[in-house]
Amino acid sequence: MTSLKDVAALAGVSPSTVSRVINGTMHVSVATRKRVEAAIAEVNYRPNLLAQSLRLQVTKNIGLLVPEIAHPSFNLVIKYIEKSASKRGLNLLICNTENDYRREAQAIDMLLRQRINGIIFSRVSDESHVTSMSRSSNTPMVVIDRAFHNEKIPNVILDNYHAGVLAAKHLLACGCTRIATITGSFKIGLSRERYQGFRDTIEKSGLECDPALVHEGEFSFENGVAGVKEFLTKGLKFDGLWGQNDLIAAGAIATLMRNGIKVPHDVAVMGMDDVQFAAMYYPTITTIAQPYQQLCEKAVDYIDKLTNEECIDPFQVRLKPSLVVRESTQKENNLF
Amino acid sequence: MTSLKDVAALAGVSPSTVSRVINGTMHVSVATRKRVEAAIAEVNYRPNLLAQSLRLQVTKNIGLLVPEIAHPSFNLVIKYIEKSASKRGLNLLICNTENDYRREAQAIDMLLRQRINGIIFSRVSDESHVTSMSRSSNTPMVVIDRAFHNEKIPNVILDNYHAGVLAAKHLLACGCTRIATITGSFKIGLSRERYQGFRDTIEKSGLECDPALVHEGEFSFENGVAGVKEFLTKGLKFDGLWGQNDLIAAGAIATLMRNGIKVPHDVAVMGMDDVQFAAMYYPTITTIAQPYQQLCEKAVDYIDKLTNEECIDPFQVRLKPSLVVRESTQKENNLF
DNA sequence: TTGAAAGCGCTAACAC
DNA sequence: GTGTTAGCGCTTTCAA
Repeated sequence: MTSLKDVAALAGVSPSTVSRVINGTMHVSVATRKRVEAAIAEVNYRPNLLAQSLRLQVTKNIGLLVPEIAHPSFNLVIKYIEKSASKRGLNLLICNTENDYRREAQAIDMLLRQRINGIIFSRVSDESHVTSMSRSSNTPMVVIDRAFHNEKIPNVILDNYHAGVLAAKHLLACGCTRIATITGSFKIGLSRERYQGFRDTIEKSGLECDPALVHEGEFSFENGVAGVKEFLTKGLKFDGLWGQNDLIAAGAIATLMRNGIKVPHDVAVMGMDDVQFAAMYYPTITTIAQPYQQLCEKAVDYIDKLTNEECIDPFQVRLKPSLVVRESTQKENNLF
Repeated sequence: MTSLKDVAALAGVSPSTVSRVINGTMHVSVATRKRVEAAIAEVNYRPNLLAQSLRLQVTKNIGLLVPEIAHPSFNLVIKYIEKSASKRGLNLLICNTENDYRREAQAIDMLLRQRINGIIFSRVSDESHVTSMSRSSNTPMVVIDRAFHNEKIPNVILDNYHAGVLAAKHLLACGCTRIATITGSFKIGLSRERYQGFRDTIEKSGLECDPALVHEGEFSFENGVAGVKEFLTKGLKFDGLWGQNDLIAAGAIATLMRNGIKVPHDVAVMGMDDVQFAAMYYPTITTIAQPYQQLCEKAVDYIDKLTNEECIDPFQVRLKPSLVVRESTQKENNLF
């Protein structure tokens, strides 16, 4: 591959002059500039970013770690991180951790060897682990989507308590009086927070929050199915249901319908995240939207700021979710 | 950041010895090896891949270009390419082209500057364009998901004609006699091929393929909606429908149901791709599955082979799709 | 078995 | 305004 030296030889100038033309770092006389540009075009010269990064001690690459690439919400995270990064001329290296802390460690190590500019963690698997990796390097890091307490690593998260509040308020406004919920694992803080906001709001309204109508499990379609099956098997009645993400909600809706229970006519169901298929389901799914775009934009912004050694303030951003009303909770417009 | 030189100084050996220990390229006496290893551990040394790549003239990174990250099928492509790449110790740089040939050109240029090891194109936007870029470099490239005629760039594609055959056969086997289809743009070869296989099969069975029951558009949910609306507005009757991808099928199902037409009872509907939500829809969607995993594995394998200057054979791989039967075409097990 | 030295392609101080 | 030179961190001959 042609190098800067080749271009210089062709144009009859020194390598530094070519460098100056390319980077516009200093004034170069018009005549030589023309000659250099002609030479560059002639040999189709492409600067070697490896050499440049080595010399400058900076790269234009950032790393993104997600637990699972083909998951509708991480999918959106990837999309928006890429968008924000590319807007700033940064390139994205994607790593799938598969929720395995060993793969996570490997990925971080690889990224640090690449001397990338920053790492964004979506849903870190093991806090102490990332912490120890971060200690041995001063590469900018940001954690999104999960509260993370570390004096070096800022986080951009969602106000999950508020998400629970919004969900409960909406179901109450729909006239529901026996409200069920299917949650993610309570080992994960955000599941607990969502549930807390949800429960507090229902109880504040004067209704009780029946523990039997709470099903804890994973953030998956299958868990939505399992939750509804459990409620039905126990013969429990309910007229509203919140799944802590849209996958759960979809599983719940499908299972209710399969059992002859109509959504929203008999049970109003809502989800959370506002992933793409929420608007494509039948019925379309009412949901608590995460501001993914803002969240990702902020994360990349923080990497940028840390790179330039600007200070991060606030150190933990907590974004607000919002309600998106669709068919699955609109009892008045009965679909069936 | 600590360099090889620092480690060498600490261990009291020369840089070359440290290099030899790390890479295992030559025999090093046990005593010095121990000392070097201790030094490496002590300072938490991480080799600089930038320097190494510059020296060795190879990187361990590959690039993947997709037209849209947050699309259920490209999502699967990203997932499986990452999987195959990471199995081979390769890292993945993702670029979103947004179907814009200018962004595509920019992305290719950036990747070539990074001196990445290979580029995988999913659905190239403009053939001649990629071709010209490829001419000026000898970086391994592979095109997937779209037939591409270039003597330097192999492709891994799907037998789209056969997909159409399978879809038609299945709907015929379901007892459908008036079969509609909603296709992607006929400007794209694969839409035409799918339709051709579909049509040939229907006609071979003795039925006619009514041109009024063909709706051409995009590979989107909205096009599924639009297609069914068109058929219904025209007062056309049909008892089977194939959407050329699962998004179209979902849009069609939702629209039929909204109009009181039951799926699969009144109309059997099927899609294509077998994206994740196909198994989560209500009803679950019968579909023609693309072997994404195989396709991606092959693509990465080809990059690997080209890197090692092995020969590629066959130059164009055409994989077979397969039928996945779910509820949306099972008339006998009426869901409603 | 180990070290010295050159060089991958680039940039930036320093000269002129 | 332009050239010379050193060096980013690594590997690899070549010598010892």
